[in-house]
Amino acid sequence: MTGPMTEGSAPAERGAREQGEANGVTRRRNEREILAAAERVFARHGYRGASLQAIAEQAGLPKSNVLYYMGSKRGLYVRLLERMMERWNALLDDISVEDDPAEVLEAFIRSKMQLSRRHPEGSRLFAAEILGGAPFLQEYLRGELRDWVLARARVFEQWAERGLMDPVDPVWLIFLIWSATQHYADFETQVLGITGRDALSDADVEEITTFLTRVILKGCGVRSRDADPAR
Amino acid sequence: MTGPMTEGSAPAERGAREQGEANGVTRRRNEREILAAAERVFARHGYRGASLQAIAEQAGLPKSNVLYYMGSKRGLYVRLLERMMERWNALLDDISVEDDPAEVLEAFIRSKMQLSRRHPEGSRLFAAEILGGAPFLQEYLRGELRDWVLARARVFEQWAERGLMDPVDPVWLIFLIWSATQHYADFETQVLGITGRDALSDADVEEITTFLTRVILKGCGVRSRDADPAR
DNA sequence: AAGCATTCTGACCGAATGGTCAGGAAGTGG
DNA sequence: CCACTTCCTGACCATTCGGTCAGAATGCTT
Repeated sequence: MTGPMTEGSAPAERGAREQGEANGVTRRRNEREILAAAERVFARHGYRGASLQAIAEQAGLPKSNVLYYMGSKRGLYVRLLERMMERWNALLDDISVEDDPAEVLEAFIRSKMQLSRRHPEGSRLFAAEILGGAPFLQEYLRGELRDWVLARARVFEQWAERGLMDPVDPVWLIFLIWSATQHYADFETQVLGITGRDALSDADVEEITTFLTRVILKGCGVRSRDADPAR
Repeated sequence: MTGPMTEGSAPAERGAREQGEANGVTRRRNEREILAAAERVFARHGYRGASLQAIAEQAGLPKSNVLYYMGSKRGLYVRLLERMMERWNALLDDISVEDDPAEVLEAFIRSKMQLSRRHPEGSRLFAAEILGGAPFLQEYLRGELRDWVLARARVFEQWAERGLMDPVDPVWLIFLIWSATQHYADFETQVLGITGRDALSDADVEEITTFLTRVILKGCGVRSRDADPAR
C-alpha cells in the first residue's frame, strides 16, 4: 500500500523496538503483527492468492522474518484457522431443553453477530476457506461442527414438541442464523456500498441484531417460557 | 488434478473437434468451455489465486489458447463478472406497491434461491469478489445495485404503512434474504459436510425454500392481500 | 571483554506466474 | 494448385512465488 520496501534504510524504521527491550516482548509483538497481517491478506485473497511478501510488508517485517516465525505459508494459514476455530468454540456453550428458547436463540444470534463484528478478518478468512472447498477444514466440518449442530438441533426439536416454537427444521434454522450474521462480515463491502456508509457503527450492529432476533424468533413462533405475552 | 500436460500427444486428444466442423462452432464451444472452467477456478481461489494454467487444463486447452480467446486474465475475469451481473439483473423485475407482499417476497426468495442453485460457481465467484473488497464491482455496488435496493425498500415501507407487514427495516430485510439464499451456494461445502449429504437434491432445495419463505414472511408479519387468514 | 545462543535478514534457488510472439495448422476463395 | 486469412500453440520472457541458508546483528551470562 505505502512505499515499496526497496528503501535501504535499516535502523529505526518502524519507530519502535529501538533498543533492546529484553525478554520476548519483541517476539510477541512481531508474532501478533504477523498474524494480524496474515489474517487480512488471507481473508482478502484466499490461501493461494495471498503472498508472504504482502503479509511481510503489512507486518512491517522482511519476508524471511515471517518464515522464521511461522515456518511456512501453510503453517501460518493453519495456525490462523485454528485461532479462529478457538474463538468460534468459545461462544458455543451447551444448551439444554430446560432453557428458554427465546433467550437461547437471542443469545445465539447476538454472540454470532459479535463474533463477525469483533473478528471480521477472521470471519472472512473462514468464509474464503469454505468457499474454496474447505481443503483444510473438511474434517472439522464433518466431525466436531456436525456434532455440535446435531446436538443443538435435537434441543430445538424438543422445544417444538413441547410447543415452545414451531416445528421448523432445526438445521435449516441454524444455517439461517449463521448466514444472516456472517453476512455482515463477509459482505461488508456490499453492505457499506449499498447503505452508503463508511463503516457500521455499534448502533447499526445493535439495530441489525434486534431486527434479526425479532424476525427470526417471530418467524419460528418462539414463545418465551417466562410467559411474556405482550410485545 | 488428472495427468500433467507433459504428454506430447498432439492429435485427437480430446475426442472432439476432429475434422473441420466449419463456421464458429468450435470457437463457441471453446469459449463456453473456458468460461465455465474459469468460473470454477476463480470461484475457488479468487482472482489472484486463480491461474491461467489451471483454467486451461480444466478447459482442455493450451494456456496460449485461453489468452488467444480472452486476451488477458483480467479481461476474462471481468467478462465472467458481467455475465453474472446479467443473470442477476434478469430476475430483478420491478415491483409495485399494488402487488401482494406475500407473493412478491416468496418470488424474491425463490428466484434468488434458484440463482444460487443454477449458477453456484457464479454465485461463489461473486462472493469471492465481494470478500476481496470488490475491487472490480465497487461502482456497481454503489450505483446500480444501491438504486435497486433503495427502490425496493421504498415499496416495503409503503407496505408497512398500509399495514400489510410489520414496519421492519427494509434494507436489513433484503440483506437477510440475500444472505440466507446465497449461503447455500457459498457455503455449500459446509452445508454438505454438516448434513452428511453428497449434494442437495431438488427436494432439499424446495424444502429449504419453503422453510425460508415461511419463517421470513411470518417473521415480518406479512399478511397476504388476498385475505388468507388460515394457515 | 569474551563467549555463546538466539534472533534476524539479504542473497539466492527452482518453480510457477501472466503475457508475448513467431510460426505452424487449417479453412477459404480463386 | 496457390495465395490469403484466420486459428492455434510451443517456446520463451520478466517477474514473483514459497522456501533455504550462511552469516550478520543482537542479547545474555560470565
